[in-house]
Amino acid sequence: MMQKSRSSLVNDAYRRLKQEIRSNRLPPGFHGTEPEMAERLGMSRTPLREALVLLEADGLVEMKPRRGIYILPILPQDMKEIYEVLTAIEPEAVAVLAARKLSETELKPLIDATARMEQALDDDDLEAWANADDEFHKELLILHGNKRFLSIASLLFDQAHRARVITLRMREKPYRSTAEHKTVVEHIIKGEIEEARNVYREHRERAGAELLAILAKYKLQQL
Amino acid sequence: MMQKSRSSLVNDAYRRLKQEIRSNRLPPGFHGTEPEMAERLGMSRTPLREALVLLEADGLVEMKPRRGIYILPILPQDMKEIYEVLTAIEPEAVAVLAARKLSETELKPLIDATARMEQALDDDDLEAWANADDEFHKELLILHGNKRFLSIASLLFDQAHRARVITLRMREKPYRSTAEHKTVVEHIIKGEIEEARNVYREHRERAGAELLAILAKYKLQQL
DNA sequence: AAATACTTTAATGTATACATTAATATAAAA
DNA sequence: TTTTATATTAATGTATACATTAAAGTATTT
Repeated sequence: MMQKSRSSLVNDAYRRLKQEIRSNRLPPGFHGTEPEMAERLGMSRTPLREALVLLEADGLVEMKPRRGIYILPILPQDMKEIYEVLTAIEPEAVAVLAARKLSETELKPLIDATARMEQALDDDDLEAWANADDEFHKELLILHGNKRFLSIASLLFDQAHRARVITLRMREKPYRSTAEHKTVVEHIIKGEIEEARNVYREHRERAGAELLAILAKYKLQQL
Repeated sequence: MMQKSRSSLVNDAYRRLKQEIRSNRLPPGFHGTEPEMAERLGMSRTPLREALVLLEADGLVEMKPRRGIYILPILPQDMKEIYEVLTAIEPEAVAVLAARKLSETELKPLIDATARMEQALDDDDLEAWANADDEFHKELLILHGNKRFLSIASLLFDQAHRARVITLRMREKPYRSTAEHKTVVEHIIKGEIEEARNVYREHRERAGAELLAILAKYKLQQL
C-alpha cells in the first residue's frame, strides 16, 4: 500500500504517522488538527492530507469533517474480524507451500524465524518473540507469492499490532505457539498438505480465541 | 474504503473515476495528466490527487512521478491471485452462515440473487447475470457480518470486474455456476456446514481455473 | 545527416491563499 | 442566572501559486 513512486513528503508522513500509531506515541483516541500535525511533521497540509487519506483507508485514523483527525482504537470486534480473515488466508497459504515441496533452503526464512522465537523465549524477551512471530507470518506469505495475501495480512497486522503487544504481557508465555510454528514448518517440509493446513488453522483459531478471552477477562474494550 | 465523511469533491472524483475504469471508458493503459483529468472532472488538482492516491491504493491506477497517471491493466497473474484470495475467504464465510442456521427470510438476499441469475439466463442477458452474481457474493459477506471480508472482496471484485465482463462472453453460458449457487444456498439453509464450504470452494476453484484457461486460450495477456 | 548542447515546455510536488462553516466565546435579553 | 443571539475563532475543503525538473523541441556543431 505504497510504493517507491509516492513522493517523499507524502511517504514520510505516511510512514512516520503509521509508526507513531503502532508505537502508541499517537494513542487511540488521540485528536489532532491538520495544521498542528503538519507543523509537527515539518510540512504543509497538502502532503499530510494525502498521507492521512491513506491511513484512513488503512483503518488507522479517521478524518472527521470539521472535527479533525482521530486515531482509531481497536475493539474486540475488530480483533475478531482480523483473526477470522487471517484464519481464512494463512492456512490456505501453508497448504500451498506444503504442496510445493520446498527445500529447507527455500524455507530458511521460516526456520530462522522459529529459531528466533525459541531464542526469544529462552531470553524471556517478549518483544523479540513478537517480532519473530510477525516475521514468520510475513515470510510465509512472501514465500507463497500472492502479493494480495501479503498486503491484506500486512494491513491486518498493522491494525492489530497494539492489541497484540499489550496482550502479550497478559498471557502465558507463548511456548505452545512457538511449538506450533515448528510443527507447521515440519509439515511443509514433508509435504503434508492437510496436516499443515489443519495445524495452522487450529493455531490461528486458538490464538484468536485466547486473545479475545484476555480482552474479555481484563475488560479491555478498546486498545 | 471511503465513507460519508470524505468531502464531496474527493468522493465524487473517486467514484466517477472508479466507475469510468470499471466501464472501460478509461481503459487499461490510458494515460492522463493531473491538470487534464482535473479539468475533465471540473475541479482543481487538490481533491483529484486525494482521490487518485486512494485509487492507487486500490490497485486501479498508478501515479508515476513526473510521468502522469496510468490506468492499470489486469494480468492473468492478478486474476490468479484474486481468485486465490476469494477461494480462501468465501468458503469460510459460507461455512459460518451454514453454522448459523439462518432462516429463509434472512437468506432472502441470496435466494433473490440466485433467482435473478436464473432469470437472466432465461433472458440471455449476460450483464444482468453478472450483476446478480456480484450481488450474491456481496450479500453473502454482508450476511456474514465481517466488514473486513466485505471490503477485501469488494476491492478484488473491483479489480477483476473488467476481466470478468469480457470473459463472460467467451465461455459457455453459466448454467453450472448458477446451479452451484443454488446448491450452496440449500446447504446453508439445511445447516450443512462442510457441504456448503466444499461446494462453494469447488465453485470458486473451477470458476478461477476456467477464467484463466480462457485468458490463456485467447492469449489475453492483459485486460 | 547525426550527434550534441541548449531552450522551452509543462507536469509534478508542495506551499500558500481563501471561502465556508462548525465550534466556541461573548454579549444581550429574559 | 439562564437563555438566546451575535461575534469571533479557527479548521476544513478547495483553489491557486510556484519551484523544480523530466521530457520534448530547437539550434548548433561536426
